[in-house]
This record gives sequence, C-alpha cells and structure tokens, in this order.
Amino acid sequence: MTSNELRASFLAYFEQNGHRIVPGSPLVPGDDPTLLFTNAGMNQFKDAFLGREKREYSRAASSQKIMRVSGKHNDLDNVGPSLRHHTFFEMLGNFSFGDYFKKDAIAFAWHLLTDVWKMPKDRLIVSVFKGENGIPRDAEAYDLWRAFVPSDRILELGADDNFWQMGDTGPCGRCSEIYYVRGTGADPEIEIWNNVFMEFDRSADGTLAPLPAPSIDTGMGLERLTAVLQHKDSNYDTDVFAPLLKAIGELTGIQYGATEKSDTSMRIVADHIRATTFLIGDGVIPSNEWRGYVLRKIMRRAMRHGKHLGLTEPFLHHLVPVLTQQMSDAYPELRSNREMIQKTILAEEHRFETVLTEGLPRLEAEIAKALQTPAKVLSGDAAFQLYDTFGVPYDFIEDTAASQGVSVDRAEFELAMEGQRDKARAQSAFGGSRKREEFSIADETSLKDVGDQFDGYTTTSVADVPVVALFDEARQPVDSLASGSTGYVALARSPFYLESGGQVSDSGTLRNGGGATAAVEGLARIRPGLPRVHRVRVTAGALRLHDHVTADVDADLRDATRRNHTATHLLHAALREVLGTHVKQAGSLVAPDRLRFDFSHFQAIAPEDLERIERIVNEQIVRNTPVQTDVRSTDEAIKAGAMALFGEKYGDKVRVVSVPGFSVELCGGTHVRATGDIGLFVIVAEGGVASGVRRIEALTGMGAFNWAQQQRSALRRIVHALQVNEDQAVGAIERLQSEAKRLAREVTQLKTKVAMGGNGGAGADDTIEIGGVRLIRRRVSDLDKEALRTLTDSLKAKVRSGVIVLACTNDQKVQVVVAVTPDLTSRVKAGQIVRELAPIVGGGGGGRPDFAEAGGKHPEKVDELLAAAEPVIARLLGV
RNA sequence: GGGCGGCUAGCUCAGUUGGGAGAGCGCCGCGUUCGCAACGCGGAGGCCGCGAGUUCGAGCCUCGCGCCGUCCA
Repeated sequence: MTSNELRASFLAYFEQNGHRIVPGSPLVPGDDPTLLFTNAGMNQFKDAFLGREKREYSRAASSQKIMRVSGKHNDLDNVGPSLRHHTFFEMLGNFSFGDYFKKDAIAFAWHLLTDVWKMPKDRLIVSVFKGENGIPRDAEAYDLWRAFVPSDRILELGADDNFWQMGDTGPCGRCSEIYYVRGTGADPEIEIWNNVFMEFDRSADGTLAPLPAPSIDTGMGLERLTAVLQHKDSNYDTDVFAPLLKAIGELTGIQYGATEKSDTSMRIVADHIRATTFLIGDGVIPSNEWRGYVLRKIMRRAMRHGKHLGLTEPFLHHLVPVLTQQMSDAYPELRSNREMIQKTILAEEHRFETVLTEGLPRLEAEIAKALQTPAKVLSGDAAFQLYDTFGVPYDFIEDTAASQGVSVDRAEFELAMEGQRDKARAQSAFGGSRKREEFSIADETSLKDVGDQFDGYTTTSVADVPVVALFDEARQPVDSLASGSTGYVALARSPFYLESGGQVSDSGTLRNGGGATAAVEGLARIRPGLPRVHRVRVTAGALRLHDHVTADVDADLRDATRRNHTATHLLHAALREVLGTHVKQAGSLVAPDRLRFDFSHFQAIAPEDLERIERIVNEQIVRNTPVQTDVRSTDEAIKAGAMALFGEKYGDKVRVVSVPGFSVELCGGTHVRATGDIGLFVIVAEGGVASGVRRIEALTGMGAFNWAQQQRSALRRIVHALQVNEDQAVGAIERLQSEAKRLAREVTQLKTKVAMGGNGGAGADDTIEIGGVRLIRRRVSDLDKEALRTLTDSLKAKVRSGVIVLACTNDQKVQVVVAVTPDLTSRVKAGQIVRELAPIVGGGGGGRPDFAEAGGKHPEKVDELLAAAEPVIARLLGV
C-alpha cells in the first residue's frame, strides 16, 4: 500500500465508523498566538474537548500536518542521524468528543491494524498506565486489551510514557500505546499509535478535575506507519521519501546509500524541503523573527547539507515539483501555491549566498589570526560573533577553519550561545508575556444556549433585545452598570461586528427604554460559542441585567468600513492580475478611515504597475457589480475556487463573498451592496514590511476624494509659487536648483576674491617677517569654512614659504584658520599656534601640522588675536 | 520582545587621538587607434539614513528614531 492509499484508507475506515472527516488545520494556528506551529492532531479540537465549543459531530478523524521544531517537542537536531524523526510529518488521528471512550477506541485501533491492514497480531505490543503520581493504574484499559492481546504483551509503564498532557494545564489523561515489533534495525520495537483517554482538566494549581465528558484523542505518524506496512527499517526507505531522495540523487550525482555521511545530508535535505514547502504553503515566509525565523533556520540547514553534497548552485527550489506532484491530491493548497513557494525558496537561497560571501572575508581574517597563535585555535567568541552578527553557520566556520588546519573552540562558542539565550529568555519573561484576562461567568450553560447571534450582515440596528450578562471593568459578573462606569454587555442578538479577518469592531450605542444610554467602544469575545460582549461606557442612567435595549451601530462608520473591505477584495484580485498569482494576503486592516493590505511579493511595485492596479480597482467600482454573499460548506467553497486565507481557521460553514467575474473570497466581514458604493479608490502608500512582504495602504469613498483634493491643492500651490503651468513645474524646479547651485559657487568665488584683497595677497601690508619666516595676518569677513580654506591655499601658493593666520567673523562667531607651508612644519606647527590663539576669542581648536582651525565666540577680540599672532609665533620659533 | 553589525558618489566600499569627503568600477567629453578593447587627460555626480545633543568645529563622540542584515526568544 502506498502512503497516499494508507492515508485514504485510515480516513475511510473511520468514516465508515461514523466519524466526520475533518480537513487538517494549517500549520500556523490561527487562534493561538503563543503556539509556534500546529504540533498535535488535536490542536484544532482543543475547545471541543474542553466543552467550550459545540460541533455538529461527536466523532472526527483527520490527517493533520505537524511541525515539531520547538518547545516540548523539538526534533530538529534528530533529523538526519535518526531514521524516524522529522521536522514535518503527518499525523493520522481519530477523536471522540464525549462520545465513545476506551472500549471502542481500543477496538477501532485493533481492527484497523489487524483486520484492515493485516498486521500480524503477534507482532503488536501495547502499553497501559501503571499508576504513578497519585493517579491510579489503568485497570480498565488493561482488561479491554486482554480481549485481543495476551498479558505478556501488555506493558505497564509510568507517567513518562502513558500519561499525556498538552501543557501544564488543560485536558489530559492516561493513554495506551501500540508498538510494532520489527526485531531488526535500529529500532526493533517502534511506537506506532498513541490512544489518549482524556478525562481530566488540570488546573493551574496542579489538581485534576474530571472533564465534562471523557473523550478520545489518538495520533499515528503516517511516515512510521508506512515504513512498518512497507516492511522498511527506515521511514526514508518508503514511498514517502523515495521520490525526493531520487531527485536529490539526480541533482548531486550521489546515490542514497552511498555513504553514511552523504545519507545523513540527503535525509536532512529531504525532510527539510517537506517542512519548507508546507510552511510556505501555509503562509510562513522566511524572516528574522518568530515563525519565519524557524523556517529560515530549517531552510539554511538544508542548504548547508546541499553544499556538503557538492551542490554549489541554488537547488532547494528544484525539489518543490517532486513534492507537489506527490502530495497535492491530499493537500490541494500545494498545487495552487507552487509557483509562490518556489519563488520564495529561490529568494532565500540567494540571500543565504549573499550572507556567506559577505561573511567569508571576516572568517578568513579570523582564521589568519588563529594561524598566528601557537595552538592554531579560532576563539569561540570570534566564532560566535561571526555566527551571531553575520549569520555564518557554525559548521561552515568549522569546515573552513579545518581546511586550513585551524580548530574552533567549541566550548567557548556554546558558552557565548548560552549567555545570549539566557538574556533573551529573561527579557521575554519579564516584558513579553502578558496574561490575557478571562471573564468570570456566573451561568455558563444559559449563555451557551444563547450562543453568538450576529445580525449585522442584514441590519445595523436591533430593537428590544435582552441584556443576558453584564461584567464590570475587572470582567466580573454584575447586575448593573451605573452612569459613568465602563464594563461589558452581552446581548441575546447583536448587530455589532467583532474584529476579525482584519475588519475592526463596530462602534455605536445601546439604549434601554428608561433613558439609559451606553456608548459601545469595542467588542470582545468571552470564548467561542458564547455571545460576544460589547465594551461600553455608560453615559446616562444605569444599564441592568435583563433590560431590553436598542442596539445601534454607527452606520456611517460601518458604511465606510464596508467600502474599505470590499475594496480590499478588489485590490487583492487586481494585485494577482497585475503581479501574478504568487500574491497572497499576508495580513490586512480594514478600518472606517483606511485600509492596509500586506501580501507576499518579492520586490517593490513599479509606479506604472501601481497605477494599473488602481485603475483596475476603479474600473470594477464603475461597473457597479452587485456583491454576492453565499453561505456554503467549506469544502464546496474551496473546490469552487474561493481564495482561502492563510492561518484562518474556518468552521464547517463559510461565507463566500464574490464580485462576480472578478473576485471570490472566503470572508466573514461586512461588504457593500454593489461595487459602485465604494465611490473612489486611491493607493496612498506602498512599501516593504518584511523581506518578501509588501504593504499597500489605500483610501476609499470621501476619504479618497479628500485625499485627491489635498493633492491637487498642494500641486496648485507649487505651480502658483513657480509661476508656470503644471507640465512645466518639474523643469522649472530643476532649473532653479541648478541655478542656485551655480550662484552659490559664484558667490564663494567672489567672496574669496574680495578677501584676497586688491593688492594680490603676499607682500601686502599685513605681511611681516619674524626671524626670516614670513607671516600673513588678515581679517576677513563673511566667508564660510570652504572659502576660508580656498583663500588659505591661494595665499600659501603665493607666499611659497611662511605662516598664514586668517580670522573671519560670521554671525556672533569667529573662525580662525592657520596654515604653515610644508617646509616650515618641522619648526612650527599650525596646531600649536591655533591652540595658543584660540582662547583669546573664547574658543578652542586644533588640527594638523600644516593646517589648523579654531573657533570662538567673541568677534570683538579678533584684532587682539591677530596682534598676538606675532609674539606667539616668535616664541614657538624660538627667536 | 532582546542582543550584535551596517547605512558615505549610479554600484562596491575606504575614511582614528573630532579639524580640507575619498578609491575602484560605471557615466560624459577629449586624446591615442583604421576600428575596438586597453591606455592617457579632463569632467559631472554627495543633506556621509533622519532628528536632537556635546563642541569653536561632528561622516567620526552621546541619545532617540528609521531601514537593511543577523542571532536568540
């Protein structure tokens, strides 16, 4: 059976047994900003297990993309040497939300493995929890297994193996693992399936409370399972990796299996290109922080190993088609994103080349330094600096150094590394983590029955709607909110939009029949499945629980927001039309007064392209196409070609917003009735946010109109000031600039000429001789530094041998320049003279032997300074 | 979120006790040549990232900000 068939048969088996097949969620968890990547099959069902979210089904099965590169599960360093660890893999899982429990889970697992997949029964071993840390032995699971497995093949293990928890708090439970006995290879017994019997909720103080309903969460790595069923010792020998390893072999000319060293590198490349492709496919872009940085680390590790295999040119991007070919039936997003993925990889490969070529000279310098030392050791601190500041990979440093007979002080390097880690951790511990405050709920079940009713798609005003809950500023339940206070209000229905998909929350007012009024300043979510709460400031009267209120959204602001939201969709489609289909939304802000759209693209957008994009959007506006909104099932919508956005978790039903013939997107936001409502669209800014991501800011409606008027008014003022017509303005400015430059130069020349004096400088009456050395002292006015220097040079040239002292007064300041011709600098230095003279005018100065400058604040003492020049120089000359 | 490095001519980059903004390549003109490359001579091209501060004086020192790179979280 191929791995693709295995995946399909797993899902088919559970579908036959009443499970809903749920598509895996993206690798980037949309609703959990603290989690780097999806790292377990149950991530998307977390709220369902906790009973916070109600689903249409109580049994589900999925094949889930998983990344394990950080935190508790970090397999990055194992990849390569290990035959069964991966940064990216697929997890098959079946789930029960308060439906079946241990008995059925164990039976399902056993039947699938032995009857459907025909695994030999005597090769399977299972384990159950033996009892530890005050949690009793799982006798029930043991007895259930005894129906299938003899007791000598049931292991009883401790909490490390058979108690599962997601984190320090949250759902957890005893579990049971199934192992396959291969008897050969590096792992004679291999764990293939973990069945978790979730029955507790661990609170912050460590105590366990029973879950509302015991549930099942299982996970089975597809790659391992494939290895077992294809009778291979290594995951890399299965059809999951064979096409990739073959392609790598073709690129490098090295066959997999040639040497242990090359095999390790090939495994790393094969594993990492999978992680890379899927991560980029889910919207992660290599960058210097957070998720993007993990991706970059993985990519660069793969590139290094490509080099170990002898590849000198960018190669990673060539492997993408192999993978998309193999996987895109199960993961259709790979097919549609292939071009974008390849471009992103190639760009990163080029960037890494740049980093290496820029780091190489510094590395060579350090190696040269190390060669001078008797031990020929490159210090760990130097290596760390190369790594930390310039991004030179450690193994590259070591390899390059070794090739020249230099070793690297690894212990010192690790120490520096640890220091940096500690510092970063300390910083984020104190500054970073801000605990999100939770609402305390008095009566959760009744709120759950109310649910989250949003009426805002069809109206901006709802009358006579009951207040179902009130909270004060501290998010504690209260019975009323007095005038002047702030708090939160939950209603049975609401026309207020809650920030989502980039669109900001609505604002407006709540009013009860008795004259109480509250301004709605924002919206918040208690948790999924419960009514949204309105953050209010009570401006008159008091708002009470069970009051009936009229909820009014500020319709003007909402209309402005609608315009911007629909315009965002038009912009997205226009960008793809003009720049290419690699353009994907990477972030968005839809506010009443502006819209901001971030998207993947690799270079600045040419002004002509920007104008074309703007034009296309406005053409759509002029067409006044009615905007259609349908509610469909997620699968149906994606199949119909709707653009699903990165990192968004969609429920089973989605809204599809389309401008027929131009744009189709999954979107929960509010939109205009027809594109003409937008009125006008202008792009006001374009720029970069991160490498590979560009940002466009734009305005619509009256905001766009106001902007256009301001632009015109600015132009009018410019044209008016220049006294020319519009198309001559630029030429006029250029003429003025070059004219100003020419005049400035001419003024300087003239000033210098004037300062030289009519008598030609040397030999004039301000020249005297001291002990055979000619001294020129002269007072000039209104020369800038540049002109003073020019003047000094001219005088030096004229006098040929001598000392020149010039003093110039500008604004309330004195500028002094002293020059000594080269033949005299051994006898007297300009710097010395200046240091002696400058204090006279209240300043200081210095310079080189042949030229020095000083300044001062007392122009009235300039004559005194010039008079002092003679005795000072005489003394310095020793005459 | 934190650390380190960078930002100087169109490009690649020099520029230390703070005191005349430079080189190479590229560009324009002239010369040399049958012609081209090469060579020679001349020239244009700079808010030294932005803003404060210290100083008589800042590309250089101090502080803040921005952008790029890089590492850690």
